[in-house]
Amino acid sequence: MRIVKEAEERRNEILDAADELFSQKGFDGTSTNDILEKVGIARGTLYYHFKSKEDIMDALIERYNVRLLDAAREIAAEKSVPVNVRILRAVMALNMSGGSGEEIMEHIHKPQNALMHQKIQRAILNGVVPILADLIREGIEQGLFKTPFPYECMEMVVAYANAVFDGDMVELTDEERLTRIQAFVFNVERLLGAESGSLMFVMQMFTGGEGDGHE
Amino acid sequence: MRIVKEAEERRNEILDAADELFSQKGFDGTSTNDILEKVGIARGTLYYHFKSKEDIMDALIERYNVRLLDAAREIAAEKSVPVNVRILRAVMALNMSGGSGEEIMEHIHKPQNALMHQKIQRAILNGVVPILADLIREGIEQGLFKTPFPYECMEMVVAYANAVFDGDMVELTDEERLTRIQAFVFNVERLLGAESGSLMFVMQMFTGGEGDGHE
DNA sequence: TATTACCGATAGACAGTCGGTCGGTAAAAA
DNA sequence: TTTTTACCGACCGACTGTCTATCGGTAATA
Repeated sequence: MRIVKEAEERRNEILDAADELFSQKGFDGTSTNDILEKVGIARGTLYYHFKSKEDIMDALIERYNVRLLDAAREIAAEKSVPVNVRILRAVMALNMSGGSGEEIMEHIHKPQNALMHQKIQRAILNGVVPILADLIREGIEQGLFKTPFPYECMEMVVAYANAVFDGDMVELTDEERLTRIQAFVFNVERLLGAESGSLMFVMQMFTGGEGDGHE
Repeated sequence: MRIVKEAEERRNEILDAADELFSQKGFDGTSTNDILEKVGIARGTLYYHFKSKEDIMDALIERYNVRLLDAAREIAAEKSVPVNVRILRAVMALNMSGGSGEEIMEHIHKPQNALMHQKIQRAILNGVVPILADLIREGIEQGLFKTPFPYECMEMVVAYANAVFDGDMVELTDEERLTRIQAFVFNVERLLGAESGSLMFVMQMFTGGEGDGHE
């Protein structure tokens, strides 16, 4: 009944289990015993690898954020793609969970996981906004946008997207949602000082297919 | 050792105690025992008046939201005051805690109280935005603003204010904060289609005194 | 090669705390 | 008196985090 593994492997096992459990039942709703059983380890083992239950959550968030920011950076660096498309993709990567093909975000937007949610959002706000702001500056050089506050603009956009495009949207009809998105695009254009309608191509994302699959 | 009071009085005693404790130590950090001791009642009494610990939080939030929204509505109704000033005051009433002279909000913005924070923000977003949107429409009629999406504009503004002007700002220098606010005002002007500089009077609030004391 | 000493990883019993319940009781109202 | 309202505090199960003991591999030593 004694299975020894390398520390990192165990750590990841625990994180994977916790990820799934927190997703299903929330942080508070998941007991450490749940995690123990799922991984098949004893109490001591868990607390050998993590100093507390919250420590597990923090590690989970860290892991998630790294993936998310890496994805965003990668998108931003693809210089062959037009700036506005890159911006769109980078923003999309926040709500849908990046190219990795995981569905972590879904779970996080539940009243239960408020703290996790908050921690992630802070990290996103501080991590993604600079990336986006750089893209905006690129757009400004190209004459696409015109604003003295690229950073603060994106901060606003991301904060809004975080607050509203999470869970709250679910209980809207398709039509209402469409209006919401139209208004969003319109407002972003104004914020960026973009030509009216120049970002409307974004709408395709929501009406038509799910992007183009390339990466 | 047995003190009998009217239900509502006890309820409020409990809420007041919980308010203070949650503020200091957060929701999870506060045990029901803490509350019992502070109020000076027995376990059973607490659960006679509230069905759970979270029920206490919800009641607390409800109480807070009512005050906040009432304050906002009152401000908005003061037709003798120019629209843009009313808007400003209504927004201010969100972060500073309205005219009532209480300091609830201060506490709420702590990593601990994530859930409470979240619940309040949702309520604010759904409650205050319509009030503000009406003010914007009034401003549109007067030719101050020009936007097809008054509601969504304010939604964005409030969401941003909630996300960024909470706690995050604390660790900034005065100068950085000023830039932040300048950018904010600038962006709001753009969103509302207001004349450039027409909302800059807001800056006085942050540089100069704390408003005019009238109500 | 055989022995010793050490260390990372694991186990599980255990203590302490916490949220919530329950049966009973005092006081007020009817 | 009877009924209702408010209150009490012992009690329960569940949970998190701690502590000590131990297993198995590995490197130094004989």
